Amino acid sequence: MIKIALAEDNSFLAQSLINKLGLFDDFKVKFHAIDGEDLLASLELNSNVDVILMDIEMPNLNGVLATQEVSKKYPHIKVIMLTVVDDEQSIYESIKSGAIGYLLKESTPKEIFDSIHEIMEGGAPMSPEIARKALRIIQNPGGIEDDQVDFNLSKRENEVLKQLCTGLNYQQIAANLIISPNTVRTHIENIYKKMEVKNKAELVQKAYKHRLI
Amino acid sequence: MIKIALAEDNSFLAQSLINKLGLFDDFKVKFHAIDGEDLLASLELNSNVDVILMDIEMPNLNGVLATQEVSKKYPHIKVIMLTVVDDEQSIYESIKSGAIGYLLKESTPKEIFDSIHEIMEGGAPMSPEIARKALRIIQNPGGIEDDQVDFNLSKRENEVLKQLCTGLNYQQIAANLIISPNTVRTHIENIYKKMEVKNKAELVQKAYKHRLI
DNA sequence: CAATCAATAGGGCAAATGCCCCAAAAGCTA
DNA sequence: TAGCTTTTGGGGCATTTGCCCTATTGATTG
Repeated sequence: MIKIALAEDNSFLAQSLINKLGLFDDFKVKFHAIDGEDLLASLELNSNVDVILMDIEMPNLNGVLATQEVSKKYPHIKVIMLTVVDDEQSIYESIKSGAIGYLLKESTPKEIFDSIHEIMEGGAPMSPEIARKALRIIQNPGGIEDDQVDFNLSKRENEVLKQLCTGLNYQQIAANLIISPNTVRTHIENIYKKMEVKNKAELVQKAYKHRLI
Repeated sequence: MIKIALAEDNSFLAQSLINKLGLFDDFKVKFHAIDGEDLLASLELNSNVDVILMDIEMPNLNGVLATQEVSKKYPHIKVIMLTVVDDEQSIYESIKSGAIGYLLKESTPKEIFDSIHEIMEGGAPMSPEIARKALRIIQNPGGIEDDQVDFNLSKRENEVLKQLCTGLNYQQIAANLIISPNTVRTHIENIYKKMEVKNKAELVQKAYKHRLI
């Protein structure tokens, strides 16, 4: 039984989707959120969900931002973005935010069925055209303007970052850079603030994603 | 003028490719290497090349290993892999090694022309079918066989790894997977042993390097 | 010259981590 | 069935981390 949540502000479209999903025995719609905030609140209560069908345009918190939150906080949940248009910008934003599927709202029940099963088996359901665009985006982050985020790290902070990412602890980094562990700690705190992370794992991940190392 | 190098052991196919490329004015074939080693030797003398069309199967040093070397030593050079088959394993290996394009050997001159121009403009030329597979590979590394074999992580351990890499702590991971924090701790200890690391930062780094996430 | 920033360093403290120990249920397999 | 792995769960404990706080020195820069 695949547990599905729905985030869609248009109640007509939501009901249509629920009806389509209801045609299949192995789908269970756990809940239906009316916007991004509602979705996050609902997940806070119960995050035992496999797949979220997420409208890209919603009031309060849109699909892209909501997906960001979901994939950060509940990485086990797979997000399929719902949209009426398949423009490159939307695809780009969706993929960046962590969505792994992309469906047009007028999809047939069978297409939805296939997509959800594909995603549960580890696939990335999207049309070949969208896949092509997505791949280009993923493989060529240099071509995307806002991916080249500058965190404004100082020279020393970059050195500390590099060492931190190899798994060294404060003492070892201090020894390598011939400074005090307390200084290392200060540097790391500043790096955390600049890069908006709050622990090592997140930092290393972000550093790799943005090709800082 | 786009500078192209060719790495292809089959002289008949090589000549065919050179002929196809010769149809276009803005392509200049700088040299033709007969295997991976020959390619690296040639690049040692002259690395002023924009694109390498690389056969995936070559004696001495195959296309995947040669691409690894090239993208490590000459990151400005873009590699397009040539193949007769488009099996998932080949695509996976190519992407891992740093190739950003993937062409079937029977491609028409126009397809080759388009691909080379696309790669020069920052695209990732490949057929939609290949793009789909590649995307699945990139976005869902857990689905790739030999990644799991690498460190022999179990299914559950892979799930924990994924969550850990996003920066979640034991409690949050436990909540997401609906298990006890103690179990999460046990899993992580086992992952550490299997992957031969001793803290989160090292783990995240290794996971990224081996494209486990 | 004053202001800002980078780099240095320290204290305190709660929380998280890493590393031992152990054990049991479930599942597969030879 | 016996033996293996996986998944689950727990206790204890030293160390590390993350996050507050303050503070000095030197360089840059308007």
